[in-house]
Amino acid sequence: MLTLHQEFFSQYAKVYRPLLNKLNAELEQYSLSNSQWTIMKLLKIEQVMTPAEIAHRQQVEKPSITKILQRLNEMGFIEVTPGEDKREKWIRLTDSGEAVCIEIMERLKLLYENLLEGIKEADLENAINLLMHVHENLSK
Amino acid sequence: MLTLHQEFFSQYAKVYRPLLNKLNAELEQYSLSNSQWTIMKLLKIEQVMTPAEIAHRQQVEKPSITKILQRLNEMGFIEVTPGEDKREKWIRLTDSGEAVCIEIMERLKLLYENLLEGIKEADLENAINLLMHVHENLSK
DNA sequence: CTTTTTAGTTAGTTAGGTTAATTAACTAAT
DNA sequence: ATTAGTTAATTAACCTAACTAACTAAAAAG
Repeated sequence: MLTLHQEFFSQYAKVYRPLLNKLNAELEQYSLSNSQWTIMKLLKIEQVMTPAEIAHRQQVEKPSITKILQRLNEMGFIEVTPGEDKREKWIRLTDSGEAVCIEIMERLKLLYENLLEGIKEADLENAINLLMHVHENLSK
Repeated sequence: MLTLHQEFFSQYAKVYRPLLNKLNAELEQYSLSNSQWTIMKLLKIEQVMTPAEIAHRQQVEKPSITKILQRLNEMGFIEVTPGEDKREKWIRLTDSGEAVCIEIMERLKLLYENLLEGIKEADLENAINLLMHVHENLSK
C-alpha cells in the first residue's frame, strides 16, 4: 500500500487534469490558454516584468515565454516598452488586458469557492502552508 | 488581495512545474515521460484495463492513450491481449514493466519524503482529504 | 438484417515545452 | 579604447502530449 507521502502526491496529481480542463473551459471564452492566463495573472500582481523574470518565475525557459508573449501581444493584452538596459523589454498589461484579467478572476473565484465548498478555514490555511512548504523544498 | 480559496489554487499551481521537472529528471533514467509513468502506475494498481478505461480515468481523449501505449509496448513495459469483446484490448504490465514500476516507486518515495519533510502527519492527512474533496467536486 | 453505438486507430494540427545558435547591449579588465 | 566575457531576447529546429475528424471493426439495439 501507499505511504501517506505517496498518497498526498497521488491525490495532488489526480486533481490536475480535471482542474485544467475546468480552467480551460472558462478561459476558452476569452481565447486564452492556461499558460497565457498564468502569465497575465503574474503581470497583474507584478505590474512590470521582463521576459527573463517571467521565465524564472514560471520555471520554464525563455523561448517558451517569448512565444506566449507574442501571442498575448497580438491579442492586445500586453504592451512592450524598451527597458533602461536596452537589452531588456518591459512587459505590462494593457487596459484591455487588465480588464479581462479582472473579469476572469471574478469567474474563477466562484469556481474555486465551489470546489472548496464545505472546507473549514483552518484546514484550508493548513493545506496552503503545506503546499508552500513543498514549493520551498522543491527550489533547493 | 486574494481570498483564501484563490490562494489555495495559486499555491497548487505554483508547485506543479517544479514538481514535474523533478519527476521528469527521475524518469529520464528509464526513458519514461511523466504521462507514460502515470499510466504505468495506474496499471500497477488496476492490473488490467482497456485503453478506453485508461482514457476515462486520465481525463484525456482516446488517441492520446493509443500513442502512449504504443510507446510503452515498444519499450516492453506493457502487454496487450484481445478482450472477450473483440473490439477491446486488455492492457497489463509485463514483468519488466512491473519491476521498473516498483523501482521508480521506491525512488519517488524518497523524493516525496524529502519534499514533505517536517510536515505533521495530521496536517498531511488533512491536506489529502482536502484534495480528495476538490477532486470529488470537480467530477460533478 | 439493418442501424446505431462503441473501441480503437490513423492522420493532421496545435500549444507549449526543450536546446542550440545568433544578435545586441552591458560590464569589467586590460 | 579595446577586448573578453556575460546577459537578454529571439529564432530555428525539434519533441511531447494534447486535441479533432475520419476511419474500421465489432457489438448492441431496432
